Amino acid sequence: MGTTTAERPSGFEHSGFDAFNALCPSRRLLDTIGDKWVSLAIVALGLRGPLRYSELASQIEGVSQKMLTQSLRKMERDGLLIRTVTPSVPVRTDYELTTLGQTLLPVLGHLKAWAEEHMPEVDAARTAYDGRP
Amino acid sequence: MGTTTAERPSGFEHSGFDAFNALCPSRRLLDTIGDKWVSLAIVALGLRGPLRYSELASQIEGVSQKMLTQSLRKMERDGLLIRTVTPSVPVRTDYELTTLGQTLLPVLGHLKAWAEEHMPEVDAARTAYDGRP
DNA sequence: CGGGATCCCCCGCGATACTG
DNA sequence: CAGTATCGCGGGGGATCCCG
Repeated sequence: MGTTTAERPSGFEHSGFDAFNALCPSRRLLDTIGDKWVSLAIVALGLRGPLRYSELASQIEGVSQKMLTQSLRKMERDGLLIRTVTPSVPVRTDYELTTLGQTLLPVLGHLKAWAEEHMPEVDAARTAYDGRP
Repeated sequence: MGTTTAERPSGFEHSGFDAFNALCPSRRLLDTIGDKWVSLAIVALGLRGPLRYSELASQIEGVSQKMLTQSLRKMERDGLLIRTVTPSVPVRTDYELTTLGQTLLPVLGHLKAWAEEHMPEVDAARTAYDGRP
């Protein structure tokens, strides 16, 4: 590694974009929202506002308790959500998106828009690819 | 932060969006571009036009031959790129984005924009989180 | 040159049990 | 209720060899 990254024509590269570098911000963003539970939690919190742990667990179907906690911790560390523990009996924990976390909703909205518009083409391509001799 | 009832995240309020369903188009899109090598290949091909296998391999630093081939096959199956084999000696294989594949570039551009704008905040949040007692 | 086939290792993730 | 701790496995992915 450490070899030259070939020169690239203009378009993406302005402002020093280098997706080929693992430390690139774009790559790190994909590492975050590419995590299915993270993106699902963001959408859930964005749609329904603050949620308790058990509410998130029930809304995000199929997530294990381990993965949910792990994802929420990662998001908290990244400043995407705030975790509020109420030391009552029993304990109550609420999660809500930060302002930063909310700015991810339009980004996910763009993904959604592309998916709804072009996924049929993807499905058609797959069918054609799989069904060919 | 309060519950700003008037505002809801754009793009999520209608059309029966159900990101909690694994079959949801949005989830499947994330499964695709969430793959680091897939997104890197899209950007590389988008920036530099058609590329040979070896050119892709050298530009996408750190990718193994197995993963590159596997990713390219997946993209071809999804109709994102076209694979052209020239049966010369030695063999020559070119990859280029389809029109469908090119429509993903703006989507990745949005990711890039968010990352460049907000990643410093994420870094700051991480530092604060990691350095706290 | 562009891969397919194989081996193998690592760890992500689920399941389970326990605690404040 | 909302976690932490521990074990176990399945498969994702790298390394290697080989072929058209």
